[in-house]
This record gives sequence, C-alpha cells and structure tokens, in this order.
Amino acid sequence: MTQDAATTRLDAVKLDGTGPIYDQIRRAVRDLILNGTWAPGTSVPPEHALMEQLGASRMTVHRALVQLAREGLITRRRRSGTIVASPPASHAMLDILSIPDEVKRLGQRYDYEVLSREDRRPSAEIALRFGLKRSEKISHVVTLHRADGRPHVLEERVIHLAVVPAVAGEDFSKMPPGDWLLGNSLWSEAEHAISAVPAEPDDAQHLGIEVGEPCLLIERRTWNQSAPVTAVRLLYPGARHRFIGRFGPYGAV
Amino acid sequence: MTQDAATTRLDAVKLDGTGPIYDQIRRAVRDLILNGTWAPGTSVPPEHALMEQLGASRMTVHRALVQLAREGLITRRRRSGTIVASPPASHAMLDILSIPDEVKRLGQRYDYEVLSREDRRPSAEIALRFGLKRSEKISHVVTLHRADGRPHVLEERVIHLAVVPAVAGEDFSKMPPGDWLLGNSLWSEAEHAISAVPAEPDDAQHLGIEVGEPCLLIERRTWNQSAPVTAVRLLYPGARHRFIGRFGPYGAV
DNA sequence: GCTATCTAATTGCATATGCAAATGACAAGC
DNA sequence: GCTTGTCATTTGCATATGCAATTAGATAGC
Repeated sequence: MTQDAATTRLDAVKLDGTGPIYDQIRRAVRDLILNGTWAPGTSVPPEHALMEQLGASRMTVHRALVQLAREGLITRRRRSGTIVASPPASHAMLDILSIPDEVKRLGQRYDYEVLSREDRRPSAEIALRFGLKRSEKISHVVTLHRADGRPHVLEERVIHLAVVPAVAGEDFSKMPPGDWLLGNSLWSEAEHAISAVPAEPDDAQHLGIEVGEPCLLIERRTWNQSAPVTAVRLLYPGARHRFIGRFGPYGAV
Repeated sequence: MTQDAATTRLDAVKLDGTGPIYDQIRRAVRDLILNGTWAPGTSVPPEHALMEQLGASRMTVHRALVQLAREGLITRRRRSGTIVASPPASHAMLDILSIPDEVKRLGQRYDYEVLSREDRRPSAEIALRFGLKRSEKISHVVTLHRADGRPHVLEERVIHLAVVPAVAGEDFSKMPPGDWLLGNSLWSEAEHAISAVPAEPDDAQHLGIEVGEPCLLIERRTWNQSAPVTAVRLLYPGARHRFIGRFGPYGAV
C-alpha cells in the first residue's frame, strides 16, 4: 500500500546555497530523513514536483535522488515513486543488531530476563564505567539473554532519559531494551569498542562460566545529533562466540 | 609527478553489453583496476578518449567515472586527469592494516622478530587451524611484534605459495610478512573473525602474560578472485587492546 | 466478482550542448 | 634563474530533450 504523500511536506525541502545544486538537494533530503521529519515508509515527492519547487532541472533532482538511493536512504521504483527506506537492521561486521534476531538466526530458542532496572542519576561506579556525568538522569538496565535456555550474553545498558523520555513508562516485559530502542529512538552515530576481558565474579555467575574466563566485551555508544542516546556493554562468553565480517579492499565487496 | 599514460592501454576497456552503458563502463574500468591491469598511480584515459573509443557520450563516460571516484577506486582532478587510486591502508573498524603503522600511531617504538619460518606442506595441526588441505604448498611464518620493546601482538600466518610465489625468495628481514604482502600481492576479498580466547602456554610465553589470560584473537583470511592468498591469526593481549569503529545507521557517517 | 486490457505517472537512461573551474605546461619578461 | 602571465586540457556542473521500462490504477469485458 502506498503511503499518504501528505506526510512529506514539499516545502520542507530547503537549499542552503552552498556547493553544487544536486548536492544541496541531496543534503536537504538526507537531513529531512535523518532528523525524522520524513519517516521511513513515507513517500518522497516525485522528481517533477521537486523540480518545480526548487527551480532545478529534472536531471539535477534525479542525480540527487539516485545518489541517496545508492546510499540506501531511499528506495525508488518506476511508477510507484520514491519512499524513505527503513534503516537496515544489520550491516557490515558489527552493526546495531537485535539480540533476539541474532539468537534466532542461529536456530536457537530465545528468551531474556531483566535482572535489574533503576531510573535515577548514576552511581559513581556506573558513571565511571560508561563515562557519564553524575548529573545526567539515566535509566540503568541489566538484562540476561538466553539461547536455548543457556546464557548467551549479559547486557548492561544506560539510556539517557532526557533524550528518550518514553523509556520511563516502559518496563521491557515484552521486548528487551535494545529492540525497544530501535523502534523508539533515533540515532545518527555510533561507536563500538571490542576487547577481551576476564569474567568478573558477578558476570561469571550470570553467564554460568568460571571467574576469569575470557569474554568478548562489546561497548557501544550511540548519539543523535551529538546528544548521547544510550550506551551498552555486551559481555559474551568468549569460548562460544565469534564475530565475522567480510569486505574488499575498497570497501564493499 | 604524472605517470606515463601509456601504462593504461585504451583498448583494454571492453564492454559486455549487459545492463546500462554507464554501468558497463564502470565495471570494465573497475575490473581492469582490481585485476591489476591498471596499477595504482597510473592514469586513466581522459573522458574524451574513452568517449571516442567506446562510442558513448561524454556524460555517460563521466557518470561511470564519477561513480568509481565515489567508490574510491580512482581519484580525479581537473586538468591533471584521472588516476588509479591506491587501496586505502585502513578503513572502518578492522581493515587490513599494517602493524608497524598501528604501533607508530600509538606513539611507540616498533620492532619485530620472526620466530619461525617454514616453507612446505602444512602439518596436520596447522592445516586444521587454518582450514587448509594438506596438499597445498604454503609458507608458515610466526612473528612477534613489539611496541616499546614489549610484546604487542603475536602473528601466525600462512601464505599460499602458488598464489604468491615471490614469497619463497623473501626472508622478512626488512619488513614483516603483513606489510610485505600489502606490496607484493593482490586481494579482492577478506574475512575477519574476532573472538576472545585464553592464552595457551606458548602464546603466553611469547607475549609475556599468564597462561589463560584473555586475549583478543583476530583471524583473517584473504582471497584474490576466490584463490586463497593468506590467512593470519593475530593474538593480542586482551587487557591492553581495544578495537574501535564509528558509523551511522545507513553506513558512512 | 473476476480478469484482461489500457492509460498514464514515474523513474531510468542516453545524448547534445554550453559554460565554469582548476591547473599543468609553456612562453615572456625581468 | 625566477616570476608572472597566458593558454589549453580536463573535469565539474547544469540544462533541455526524448525515449524506454515499469506498473498502479482505471476501465472494459466476461
């Protein structure tokens, strides 16, 4: 079913006069998508409409849209028109991915348990671990994910209440925090760090492994327009997990 | 200094007649670069020349070259023309990178030592570890890299002699195997796997850590046109190393 | 109601044309 | 030799035009 075109207001597209016209158009549309003005699934005005609105030739508009399509922000089909793409669920080696999906892809049964949940200013320990200011109000959630009943990964997460206020009313009983955030927050940038660490006593108990056993630690922080959204530490029992990626010398294969 | 244009034979560009013309051109040029016919640093024929040779309009040729430039395979400058780019030394989180560079970027003094070197068919143990057939002739090299005199990473590598025959005459006294390969082989595809493992006794001794201490293991295999080139296991003391990457929801930031 | 057909909206592609911008090469002048 | 200026080459950008391919939606026929 086609979306209502009224959801993408044509006059929202504004050029900034710097650089080539096609690139001004590209950036204008890109920004409308990234800041959520044009939501995924809504339709982008057809080339003719943009052409008249912006006073550019169709080929110039076309060039901008083709490039956005190659970047994956929009998808285009003849006659149907152009719609805003949904951010890909997974890409490259270590994308933001859903742990339920990750487990199901391995053909295992998934379940999870929220071990603790606190909404308040961070303790000194948590502030240190996640690089927070003590004054920032956050939600702190610890979740254990299981595959076929066995501990799969231990997730410790902070969510910035100022950026994602809706989290206050969510108890993560239907969906673990990572998946809930995918649908309830926007992010424009992420940073990963991978390291190998020995399991601490608490971690070892939750994961059912020996203290000191090697674990793969993935620390991820995400921002939206430079405002921190969430930070997470994912602790995987090292013996059971590998992360795999494929690519070519110039990037994509 | 500009390269001799004679190194890029114009008649080497052949279209295959499938798909849009601009894409045929793009693929034809891309293949000439990837298979080494047009070496990095050599100049690509100017748009006018390709246009006449191929019987396409300049805009069509232009479109193909602009796209290749965006993909990073060529670099273009007005008046100077178009030259084949060198593969980027590093990109994204876990690219093929030079360990000397990695150490120097940390501001530390680099040195290395080749611990062993054997050119022959693989032992059962090595074949298992790298997924080789016992019949393939390989070179097996173990190298310890140091930063400020301290062990930094232990590298164990196999190189396929059939694909990189020149390795037989190289003793890696001037340059470690990874860096030597960057200049003496081509690759079109790579696969990484990251995991956390406990240090084995041998590893622990070389790295100066305790047996069982967590280490980050990076296993990388590279191919050129589906022929295996090299496989390497890089063992980093986990406590001292992290790998960091940054990106946005749609890929590049 | 269901299906086949037609129509028109929309993107995809290629060409031709013209001018702008950057700059390597060379010549002129000191 | 050195600097300065001019010229020609090459890429960058935008427009106008025309046709092809796809297909959603309307229409006609059963």
